[in-house]
Amino acid sequence: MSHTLGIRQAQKQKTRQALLDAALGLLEEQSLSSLGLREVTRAVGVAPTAFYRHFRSTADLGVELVEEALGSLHPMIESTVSATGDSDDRIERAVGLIARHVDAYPAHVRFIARERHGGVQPVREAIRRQLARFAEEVKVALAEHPESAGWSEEDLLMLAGLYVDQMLVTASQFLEAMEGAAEDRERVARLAVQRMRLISIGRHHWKE
Amino acid sequence: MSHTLGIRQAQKQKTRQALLDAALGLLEEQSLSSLGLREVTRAVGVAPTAFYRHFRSTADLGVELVEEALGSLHPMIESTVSATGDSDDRIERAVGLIARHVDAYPAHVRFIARERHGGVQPVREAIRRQLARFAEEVKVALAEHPESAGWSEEDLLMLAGLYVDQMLVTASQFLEAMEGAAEDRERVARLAVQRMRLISIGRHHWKE
DNA sequence: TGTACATCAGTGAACGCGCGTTCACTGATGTAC
DNA sequence: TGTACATCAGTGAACGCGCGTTCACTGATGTAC
Repeated sequence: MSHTLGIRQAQKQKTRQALLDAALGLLEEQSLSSLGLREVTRAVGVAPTAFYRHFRSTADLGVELVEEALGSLHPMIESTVSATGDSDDRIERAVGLIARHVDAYPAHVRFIARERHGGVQPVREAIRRQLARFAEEVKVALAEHPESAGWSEEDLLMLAGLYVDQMLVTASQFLEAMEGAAEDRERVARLAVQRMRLISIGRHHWKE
Repeated sequence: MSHTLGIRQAQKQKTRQALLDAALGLLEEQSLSSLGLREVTRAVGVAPTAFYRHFRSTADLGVELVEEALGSLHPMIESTVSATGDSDDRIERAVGLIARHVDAYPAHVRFIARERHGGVQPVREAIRRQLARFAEEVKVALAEHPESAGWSEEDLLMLAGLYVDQMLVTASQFLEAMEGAAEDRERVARLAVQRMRLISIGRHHWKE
């Protein structure tokens, strides 16, 4: 039962998305806690009051941005961890995937890095929830690996969390490299691979 | 040649420190990019214009806070890494030290976690510089360990960076635990120790 | 298909408020003799 | 030690400006008959 949105609904969605996009753009240079509602509507070209037809506040908009930025990543992450091949193959592929994701969605990545510990509690909470889901999913995928024989659930979750945090660190390093900081792209990729390799070696000798 | 500050200089320092302290307090609930100069002076009880006698802007004040928060940590970090005892001893001691530091200076820790990827470029840069110094110092300390035989400078720096990032992750998890989030203190400590152990195991089998 | 009414996304004026910055100032502290 | 002048941390009034929020509104879209 495919359902076409009415003209009114479609236009509303379009404005809503324009507000989200404009906010994301403005957040490249500031934090959510200083983002003004009028800034956002000005960037879109609608009246300030139009904002309230879509969001209660900029914090509310921020929570929606979290869903947009992280909600769609679950399939990608799971497929990476459960991919076939040996450890080194998987690591190379994972780092490549992170690099491509940062290239494709730099503003989303920056937003998550910035607001993970930012000044807006509901947004921090939304990010924490999504990252906990990631860790849980990685844990389940790791449990499938033969190397995980004998691992407790707790240790698997510990390792999964380490991977998720490492993924975020790597993503934000790629971002810094894009901004023309000291580190270049290739160096970041090499470093990330080495870190993951070291963790992977620790994993293989954990149950000795 | 011990030099006592004049009354005027001493009073100026006192006001300056009061401004830094007030700002740090206000930053528990917001980001630096939304911190107002008038908020800070109001909290201290001086006229808004007094602010300019000490700082050019809130960004400038932020950079000073970075020095206050991280500048004094160098001796502590170095002594932890170069401490005697086996790996597990050192790990337990390091995690304990982090826990105590977060207890003693929660606002400083929160500030660094928040502004590391925050919306104020000079502050991000100041934090990046201090963390790079930490990594360099940890590298030098690690090089002294007998386990580091055969390690390249690059690999040592990779490992040092991994430790520094892990230190920050652990500190911010302790902070979340203090805020009464899902995780409790003990669980965070246990998890941090396990992560460090896994990394340490990876380290011992790196050159095989 | 056409008509009459309901809905509701976006408008625009208005409000009170706190912001950052300027400026000339004051009066305690510092210094030269 | 006392006096005359210099310094300068902190003051307080004033400014123009953009903020979030309220309200009654408009007119295109949706719906019932």
